[in-house]
Amino acid sequence: MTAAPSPAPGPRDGRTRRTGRPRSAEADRAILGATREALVELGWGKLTLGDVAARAGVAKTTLYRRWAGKSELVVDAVAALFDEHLELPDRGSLQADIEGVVLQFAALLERPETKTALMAVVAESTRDDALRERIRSAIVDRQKSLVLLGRTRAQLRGELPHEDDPTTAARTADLIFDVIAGAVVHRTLVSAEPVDPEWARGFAGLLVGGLAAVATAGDQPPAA
Amino acid sequence: MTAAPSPAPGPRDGRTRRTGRPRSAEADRAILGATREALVELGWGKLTLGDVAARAGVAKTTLYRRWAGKSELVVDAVAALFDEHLELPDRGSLQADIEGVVLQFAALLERPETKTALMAVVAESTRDDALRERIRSAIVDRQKSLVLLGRTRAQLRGELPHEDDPTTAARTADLIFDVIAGAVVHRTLVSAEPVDPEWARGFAGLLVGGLAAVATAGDQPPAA
DNA sequence: CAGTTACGCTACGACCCGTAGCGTAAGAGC
DNA sequence: GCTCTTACGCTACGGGTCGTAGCGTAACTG
Repeated sequence: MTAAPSPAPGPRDGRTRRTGRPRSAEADRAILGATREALVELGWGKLTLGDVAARAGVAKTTLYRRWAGKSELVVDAVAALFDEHLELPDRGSLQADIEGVVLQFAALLERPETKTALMAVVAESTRDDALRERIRSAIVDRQKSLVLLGRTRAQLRGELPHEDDPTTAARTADLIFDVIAGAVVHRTLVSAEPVDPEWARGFAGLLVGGLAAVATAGDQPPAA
Repeated sequence: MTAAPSPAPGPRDGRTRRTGRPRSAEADRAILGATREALVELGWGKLTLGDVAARAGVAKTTLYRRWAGKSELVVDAVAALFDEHLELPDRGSLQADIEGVVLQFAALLERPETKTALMAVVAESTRDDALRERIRSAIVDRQKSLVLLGRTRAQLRGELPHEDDPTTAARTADLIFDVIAGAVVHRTLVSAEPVDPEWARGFAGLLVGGLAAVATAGDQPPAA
């Protein structure tokens, strides 16, 4: 919860309600927690809103008053995890920073909640623009900000040149983001292999130095 | 259908049946076609097996006799598309080969059938090992073979060094595969931006030359 | 011909969905 | 205190999908 005080769930309209009974903030926490718990036990496919409501100790109707459906609820539930566990400590070099963010993102993806939920909501979002926008603002943009931060640091260190044209700069940032996030996701969910420090090192080396640098060897330091 | 004569659907046991009424091959084609059609119109979430059966003109029970569930059916339905539309024409250079395979894979992912289905079955496979194995053999391995072929060609051209240790060679191949497939998937499904030739060129350049090479400029021709 | 397997069809209980209706609880404004 | 407004819990409901069972029929084998 690093952003606005009540960013995630229910209130659709911009203005805060001034009158009437306020929504229970504790119910929010209970529902989102119950959603994560149900994701772990049942997975995306068998998770039902009735079950979540029962776990959270609230009525099923309360759930439907705050979220439009399963997808929206799950997005908010896992977004909280990304909020809490994503940061970019300065490790001193571009390669080390990449390795760090890769391992951090991988640790999130290894969780059973996110593992089963993330791809499911993305799949759903291919036919639902509002859902895609929700995923973007709640999850994707926060990941992307790490890429931007990492590039700025690398430029300050002199590891990367400054890019004058903001259009191409944004384009390369998007490219790098898709490569990093995509590779970690694919490794974890499709190949179903662990993203361990060794893999992270190989990947960061590939990203920094290119194919030839990786294929040549794993010991000689890359001279950019 | 480049592989075995009847690879995809129902027969669970290795031996072919010798007696009794044979399964209708036309029913297979009708069902898989109806599945793709339903994916386009309804998407993964609202696709029901009853609907597919009705479209295909078969009884619902016939569907359940051949496939264990929605996921397995959809995997086979989209796998046929991968079978038909994935190949690696020799374009003369490593970079061009990468661009080619990226554009080809992207064209598959742009289809509404695959777009909505692929991530959904991957999400499901996180809690179902048999399903993951089915996806691997029916889809993933065929993509990966393109990576292996591309590397071999690049080595013959002298663009990439030979790797003596088969273990590390396999490891780098897996790495490259996750990077390529992951980036294209992420770009298409998460960022929801098109994989056009321009993006493919930038991505291939990043992969071959590394980050510095891409950030430097986008106009000077890459000299491998 | 008999034997075996696939198919179409119907019917079924179980489950989940999303909503409506109602009485009650919790604050805001006077 | 009072009323107004909104949220909550609860029950109940029609509609839909699931996955299976049962049965008679179709197709192919030996």
